[in-house]
Amino acid sequence: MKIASTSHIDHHCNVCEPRGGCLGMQLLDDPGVSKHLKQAKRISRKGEHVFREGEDADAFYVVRSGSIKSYLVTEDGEEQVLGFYLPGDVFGLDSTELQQRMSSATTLETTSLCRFPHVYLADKAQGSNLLRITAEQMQRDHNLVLMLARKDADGRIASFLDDLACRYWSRGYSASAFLLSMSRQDIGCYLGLAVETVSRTLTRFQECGVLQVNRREVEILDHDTLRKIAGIRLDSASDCSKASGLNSA
Amino acid sequence: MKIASTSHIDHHCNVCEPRGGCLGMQLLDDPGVSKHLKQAKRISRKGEHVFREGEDADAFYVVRSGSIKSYLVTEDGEEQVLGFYLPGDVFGLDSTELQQRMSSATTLETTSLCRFPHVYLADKAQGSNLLRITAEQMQRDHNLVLMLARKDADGRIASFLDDLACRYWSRGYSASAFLLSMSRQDIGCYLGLAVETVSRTLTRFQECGVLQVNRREVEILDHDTLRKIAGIRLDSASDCSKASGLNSA
DNA sequence: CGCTGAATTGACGGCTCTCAATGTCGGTGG
DNA sequence: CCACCGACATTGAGAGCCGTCAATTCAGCG
Repeated sequence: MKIASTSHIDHHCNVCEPRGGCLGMQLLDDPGVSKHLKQAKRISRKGEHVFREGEDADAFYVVRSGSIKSYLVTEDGEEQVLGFYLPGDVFGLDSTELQQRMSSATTLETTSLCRFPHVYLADKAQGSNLLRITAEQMQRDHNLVLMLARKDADGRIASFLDDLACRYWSRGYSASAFLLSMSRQDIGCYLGLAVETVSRTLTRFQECGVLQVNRREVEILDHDTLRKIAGIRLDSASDCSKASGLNSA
Repeated sequence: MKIASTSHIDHHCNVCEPRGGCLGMQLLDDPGVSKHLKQAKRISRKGEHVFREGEDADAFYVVRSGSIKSYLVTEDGEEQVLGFYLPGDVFGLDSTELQQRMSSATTLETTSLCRFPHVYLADKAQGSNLLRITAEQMQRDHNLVLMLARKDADGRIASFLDDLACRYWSRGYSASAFLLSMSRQDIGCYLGLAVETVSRTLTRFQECGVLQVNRREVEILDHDTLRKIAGIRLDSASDCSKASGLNSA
């Protein structure tokens, strides 16, 4: 049994075998296109970027050898890793054609990649806007991951409420007052928090005048502060932090 | 401005307008198929399941009114919410055709849905196995969410190592010994833990004889225990918990 | 009116973060 | 060859957030 180091390069690529054969052959049976694909193989040294957040998403990739780190940069400049990709793994699909990258990808070592430009897939794989919808879903998943990994209870609750408000707003409803259709239990389960923490946090937000809560009824009184809490705050607190909260008692 | 309650029913459905018009019309321009689609509109009362994990995934859905909760059931029987869906949202795409549902979906209130059977999309939206790949990616995202929301540091590290081992194994490498291509910083960033916590946890695992660590080199000595730690454990501990750990000092 | 389930509130303990110092490895220059 | 340096990793001490347990309140309902 060989020891995994992910760093050697196969000239006879077989990383796609577990998937049922070379992905390039599956997606691109046009010989001319396959030629393009072969030219699209590239090798990067450690620490180089495959793509960065915000760039145009014109392709996705398969790792031939080496390894890849996918990550986001949070508002405070810290990075949030979304996943690691080993030989045979597909990455870059979270942003489909005509979109901008919603994450960055960089090499962890010398890495060989197979590049699949979206434009060459147009005939066989154009899933109307289905792929766009799945990308939206992944966007959400990434946001959730980011919340769970980087935000404290205050940040998660604030983000959750702000997200709900935005989604209602985009549908023509009020962004300030709405009814929660889910229980505290569900919210806690979603945000990785105990029910009691959800309840306590909502109460504290109310005491600070950020919002008004009564059972399932929510009214957001101070969107700006709510959004400030939702952002990752380190020392920028003193807005509505736990230390205070008794100034209205 | 109307107050959002997500509970009223639009007979003239317009929830897809933000997306550029009725999704059914976009995907199914065959009148006969559109007829099928209309028949597929359904109303569910609060607490009813749209689908359950493990069922055949033969369709996805759009929320017309009401709201949906998507969730997983963890090994210890608790549920982990993955997301909430409001009118206009698409859900059920995380499992593509010919697959089994990898999550469950239930209504939070009386809810009206539009159902899109995969079989009717075959002509226009059959993205070869692209959708399957995106579903795999979502599967991973869900696993990450589940880790971040439900597992402590031990469980996350153990899950992380077990996942790496399995992925190397499936590629023909040793599942017991491998080199980490990512730094402690990256691991912590991925698992939502501080670097120090990652380091301390690895050291403790080594002290318990579960694995051998030296910088980037990892050798798993006791896969069973590692997997036991990776599973959510409440009182089933005493394997390698923090209380002990000094028995080899 | 009493029951049931959801929600709130309080006390306590533990896990993990932060801050800080030390140790280790690889590279660089004298 | 060796000293130095920077990046990465380990280890320790203290504090704080949040989960757990438990009691109470409240809304809905027969």
